[in-house]
Amino acid sequence: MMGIRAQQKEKTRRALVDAAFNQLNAERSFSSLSLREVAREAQIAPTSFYRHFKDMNELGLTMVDEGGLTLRQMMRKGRQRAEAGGSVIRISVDTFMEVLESNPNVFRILLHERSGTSAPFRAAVAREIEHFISELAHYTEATAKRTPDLARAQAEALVTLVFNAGAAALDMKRVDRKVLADRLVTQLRMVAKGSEVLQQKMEKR
Amino acid sequence: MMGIRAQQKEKTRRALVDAAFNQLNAERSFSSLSLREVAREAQIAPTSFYRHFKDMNELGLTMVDEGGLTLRQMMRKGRQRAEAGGSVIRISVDTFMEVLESNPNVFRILLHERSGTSAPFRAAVAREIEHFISELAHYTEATAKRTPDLARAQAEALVTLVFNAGAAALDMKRVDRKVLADRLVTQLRMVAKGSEVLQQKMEKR
DNA sequence: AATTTGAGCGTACATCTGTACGCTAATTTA
DNA sequence: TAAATTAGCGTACAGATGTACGCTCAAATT
Repeated sequence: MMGIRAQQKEKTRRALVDAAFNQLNAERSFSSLSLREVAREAQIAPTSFYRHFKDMNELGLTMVDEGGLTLRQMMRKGRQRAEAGGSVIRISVDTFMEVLESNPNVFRILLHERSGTSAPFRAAVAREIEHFISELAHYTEATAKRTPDLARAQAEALVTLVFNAGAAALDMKRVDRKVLADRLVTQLRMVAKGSEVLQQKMEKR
Repeated sequence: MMGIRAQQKEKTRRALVDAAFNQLNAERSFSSLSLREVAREAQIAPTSFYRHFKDMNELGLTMVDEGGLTLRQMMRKGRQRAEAGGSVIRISVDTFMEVLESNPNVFRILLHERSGTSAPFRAAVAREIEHFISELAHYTEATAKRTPDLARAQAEALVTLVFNAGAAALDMKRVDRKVLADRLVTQLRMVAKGSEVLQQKMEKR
């Protein structure tokens, strides 16, 4: 059990993380946040920040980790739905868009820092996305009987297209997002079909 | 002809733009540059900056425009090479990688600000990339007889994959870039092949 | 009950930022 | 040649930033 002191500390830490997430939007990236701004929003003195994080970088990495958690929960959700049958691609895209819509700021930090200027950040995000890719590659290799190489290339392409669409969807209205999702489905089908054809060609020799 | 005064002014303006480009690297994005830093690098007083640009934003948009120019030159180069025959996909990827290698900072600002926090920047980059997409879509529609919708989806997917790979390639060693380029070619072929199959399916009905 | 610990605060400071203002000196215009 | 224009500079200032330091006082430990 947690002492009342540790409890309070945890509460403040959460306030900091939440404050940072809340300040993110289309015009504001994590790297543009200052320590003082975050502390202000969390209602603590700037210097108290250091009781919880060594610097802003450490806060950011914590946030990326939380983002990774969200991604993994998303995968689980998608798998569950897919088991009930139907188009795996369609179900995956819909699940992705739903999760994106209810956690926009989690995706903001992931999508932005993926190509950001901090190497540790990029590495952290890459690690989280790598889960996605390798899991998908493994799945394709097993069910669609692909070469490991081809399965990997295919998985990477799919994930690239999905995340790219996600970034675009973040600041769209519902209607436009619908159009985007449909087009994304088409594109994913292209990759899946094309990969199948390439695999068959390889087998012929 | 340009008076000696206008000439000097143009020279200083170039110094500013070049200074800004030179300060970009994997760890430094345009939005993290300060007006004073750029002026310092260009060897002029901070306040003289205003004789050339209203603010840093205006400088940035100028840089994006130059990036667009580079992109269009790249397209021309690619087309010329493709006319000589060979795999269009392979030639395009190779051209892209060459241009990327010799203009890393031009791509840095395009690739970074594409998903940056400034709406005008995003719009400017999107406009430049749109050239690419629509030209490609038009080409595919004509030569491969695709539905406009399908051609558009296909072109978008191709461009997404190429630019994404470009971002990843920016800070890679030559060897890794080679692996990346090969995989990219595979992925583009998947999209092209898959699109063909989807088109045929549509025609059957 | 006495002592130690530590989360949060306030003050303070050096550093950096953008930019307002007025000057100079060279070029351009009249 | 005289007058007007203007690129570039230096000074100056208000605001913001990260963080060092030492205090308080409630909770935890002894």
